[in-house]
Amino acid sequence: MTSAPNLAIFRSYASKPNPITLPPSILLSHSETCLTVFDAFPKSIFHFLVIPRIQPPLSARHLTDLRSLLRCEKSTARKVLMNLNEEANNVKKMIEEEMMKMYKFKWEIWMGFHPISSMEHLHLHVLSADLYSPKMKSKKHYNSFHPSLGFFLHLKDVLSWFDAVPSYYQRMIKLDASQYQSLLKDGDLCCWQCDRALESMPKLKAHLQDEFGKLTTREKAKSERKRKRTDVPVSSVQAMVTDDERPEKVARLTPSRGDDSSDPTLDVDLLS
Amino acid sequence: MTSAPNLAIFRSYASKPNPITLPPSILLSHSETCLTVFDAFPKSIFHFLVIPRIQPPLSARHLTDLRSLLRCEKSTARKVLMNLNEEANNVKKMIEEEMMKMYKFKWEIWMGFHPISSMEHLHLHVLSADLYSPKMKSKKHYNSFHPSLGFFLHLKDVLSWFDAVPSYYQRMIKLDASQYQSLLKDGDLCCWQCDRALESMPKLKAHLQDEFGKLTTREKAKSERKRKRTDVPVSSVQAMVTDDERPEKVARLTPSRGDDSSDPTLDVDLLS
DNA sequence: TATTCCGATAGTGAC
DNA sequence: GTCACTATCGGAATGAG
Repeated sequence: MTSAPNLAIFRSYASKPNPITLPPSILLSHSETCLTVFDAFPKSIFHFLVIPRIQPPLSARHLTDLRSLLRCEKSTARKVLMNLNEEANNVKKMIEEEMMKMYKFKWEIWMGFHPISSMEHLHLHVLSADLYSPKMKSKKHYNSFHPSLGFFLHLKDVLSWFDAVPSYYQRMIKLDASQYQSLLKDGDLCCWQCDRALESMPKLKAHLQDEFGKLTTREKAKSERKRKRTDVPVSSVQAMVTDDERPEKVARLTPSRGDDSSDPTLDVDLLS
Repeated sequence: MTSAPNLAIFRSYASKPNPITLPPSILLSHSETCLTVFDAFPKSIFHFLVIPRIQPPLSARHLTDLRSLLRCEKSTARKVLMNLNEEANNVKKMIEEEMMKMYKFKWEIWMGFHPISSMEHLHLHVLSADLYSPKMKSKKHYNSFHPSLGFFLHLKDVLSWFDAVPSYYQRMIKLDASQYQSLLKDGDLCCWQCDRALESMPKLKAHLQDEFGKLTTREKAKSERKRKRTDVPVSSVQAMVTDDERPEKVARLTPSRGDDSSDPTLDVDLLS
């Protein structure tokens, strides 16, 4: 049984007068102007979508996607992006707190848009920099989040267009679909960290798992050195906490387990 | 573990001074000039390969495939084909006897060549006109045996080239590979009996099973009418024979069971 | 046009 | 560039005296 896709589901969220009516399994947080939902198919360990609420002076059609927003009056568009940025920064802080609770270290977080989307309402991706997830299945998935391929448009870059000369602004907001599409299909599968080309998705996923494993090893060594310097031992009680005993709150920001279970484990035990 | 392909295995059979050294699971019969083996991957209920033995004046390279044979001196080539034809007619009789034992009726038998082959020795396909087999898996398989698509070259047609005007003979024996290749890939999946196009191999296979079921139904009705006319009842003893009790000889010409078992059953019970 | 295995690719259906 | 399912297509390996 597959759940029915609803390409306008974000629009229905964005039009809710009271976002809190959304279940906590969908809604993470909201502000006057935005709401943040869990990505139903997270492509990283942490993956959220920040969505602009439908409010005057903008209607749903202005917020269909990034291109439609960027065709609005410039200061209006910028205001929407700034609101998304503010909410995304709050989400970033929540993720970083959770990273510390779950993994004992933080790593980078990306914020950005897809220039083309099947979902019919603008959404800003906020995701941890790992691309390590059971839901990462296709080349299209991967390349759409690769941080330097060109398809993933970092929010700070989009905002920088507004401060550039008008001709540059005009050129960038075109967002020609065909050029972006070719990025997803024609590009190789290159590790976003070491730039090595992988021959297939299974090999890429194994490599990403390996890279994340190395990250945890590095960070563990780093905190070990710090512990020795400061002579403050890690609490042995906290270190012994198991999955079963861990408070519910701890895993609240990470994907629920259970499906795609044959994929590589996303396990905190990589730390130990 | 996959069995090792040996693209020259037929050549090794063809060079044996005494074919009877081949195990009965491989060799069906032989003559002075030919031998007949079971097709290891039968694409019909009955499927054999008649192979010319390597004998003077021809060497292995003359018998690599149909094209190399047809580049030999014309009367020599014709002689090889006539020898294959004679052996194939004997095989046809054996199949028809087995059809009567197993199915209580006979159906058409095709004899023909593939203009392109991976196996490195000429082989004449002799197979029952059903294309109903668990080993029939791909479009390429199917179209290579479709009796009117053009890839399957009926022996009688090839022999007819020899009696045509020389210009026609010269044109036909070219056997241009690229043209024949496109037949397999570009053609639709059309039922060879009713010419209906099927959308996929699974649907084609279901249709072929249905067609064979209808054939058995027709033939059963026909023999029933005949029984009434002649008033000679079918032996109830023979009608009650089960798979377990059936003498070994009965199933000797049909594929062994056991692999590809999830495919549609090839069962005599279609008759009952 | 040997098979089989693996993986990428293409089309569809979902309400 | 929604997912998930089915099927097709495409390359590479296969063996080993």
